[in-house]
Amino acid sequence: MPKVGMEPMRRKALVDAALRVIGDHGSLSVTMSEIAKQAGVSPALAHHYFGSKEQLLIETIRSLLKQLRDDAVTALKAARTPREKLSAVIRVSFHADQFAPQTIAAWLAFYAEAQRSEETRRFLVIYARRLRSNLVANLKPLCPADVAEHIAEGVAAMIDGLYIRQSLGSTRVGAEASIALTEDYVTIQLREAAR
Amino acid sequence: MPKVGMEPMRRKALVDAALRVIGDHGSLSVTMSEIAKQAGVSPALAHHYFGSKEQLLIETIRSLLKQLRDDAVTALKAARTPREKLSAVIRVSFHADQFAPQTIAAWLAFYAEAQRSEETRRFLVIYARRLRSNLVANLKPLCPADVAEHIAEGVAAMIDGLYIRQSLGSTRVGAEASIALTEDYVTIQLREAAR
DNA sequence: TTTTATTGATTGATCAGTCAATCAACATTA
DNA sequence: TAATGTTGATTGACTGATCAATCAATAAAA
Repeated sequence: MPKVGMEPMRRKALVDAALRVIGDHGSLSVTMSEIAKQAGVSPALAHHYFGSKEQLLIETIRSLLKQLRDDAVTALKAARTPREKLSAVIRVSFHADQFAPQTIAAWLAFYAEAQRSEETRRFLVIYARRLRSNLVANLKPLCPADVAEHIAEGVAAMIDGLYIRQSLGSTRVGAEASIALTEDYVTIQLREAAR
Repeated sequence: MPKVGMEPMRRKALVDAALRVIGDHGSLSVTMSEIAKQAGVSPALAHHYFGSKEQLLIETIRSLLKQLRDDAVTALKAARTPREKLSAVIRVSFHADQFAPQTIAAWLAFYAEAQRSEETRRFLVIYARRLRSNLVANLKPLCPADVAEHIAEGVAAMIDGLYIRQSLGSTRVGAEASIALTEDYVTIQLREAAR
């Protein structure tokens, strides 16, 4: 055979290329040709390994999600107290990689795609649940359970909102300001709950 | 068949049809045929009046934005105090029409499109600015100017975030809860600022 | 008759997906 | 060692479908 064991490398290269092309293009309306070209292989090979464009896109979002989860796990492990862990969750969301214009554009494209693709929606729902669960778990030691759920919804909405506003590129709210805004929300809500 | 003076009616019918099709489809990847069919005319007529698909889509988002502005103007006129006006702005954002799954899907599609289309981005930036400006103007009588800007960013982010989360359909946060969450944010932030 | 509205038919471009053919490493065999 | 068969990797060329856009033709109103 030729260079045996190419498959894992090619798959990774194609998924990475897809992410880059989608981010640049700002849309899932990208061609297999573009992706393959970016990965340095023929379009036919992309089909050979992934079967269909949809499958390649699914793998791409899966990889995006995995990256985010890995970052979160690492950050959570480094934090000690619940309050520190909350800050860690927030910081991960606005971490440079995640907050890069290309990455934000890709997320946005996937949100739009979720309107049509059941599988894409499943992945995004998983992300939403995980974020919520991380927040609630670390809020519960600091306030009553129902308040924790309330704050968690607010924080999650604020994070997603800062993301989408960033995608327009019209706001002066950068990563640091976004973190500050979210932290501030948590702090004040917790203070209020402690009364 | 042709009665003279059809143009304004056809244009409106086509724009409305486009909005409906985009909302249903959850994407701007809709065909002129679909839109024309929905409007009860031939695809050729859509081209006759709008010149291109892009132009029709531009008119469509313009109409969506106009609806939102008109609602906001009406609601603001009915409110007396700054605090009431803030509530009015929030309520308009989550008003039934705006919060309908189809409408949310359409907004999301336009946000994605803004990554590529300069003109679409312009429209969305106008919306973002108007929301921010409405908020800041009515916050300033209630707190220092810099705090007003800070709170406005937070509120705007929360509104957009609640929107995008709604688009996934996975959350139990409905319109009422969304309004409550946002109102709560304003109230607590203002209380904090008053200390 | 002239102007406006409207459409069916057509075109040209774009793409996802298919397929038969080629290539290069390895194993086997003589 | 050298020839040969085997198989995964890879591609160019092709197909079928889709769609935006065009245009010539028709119908009605002015």
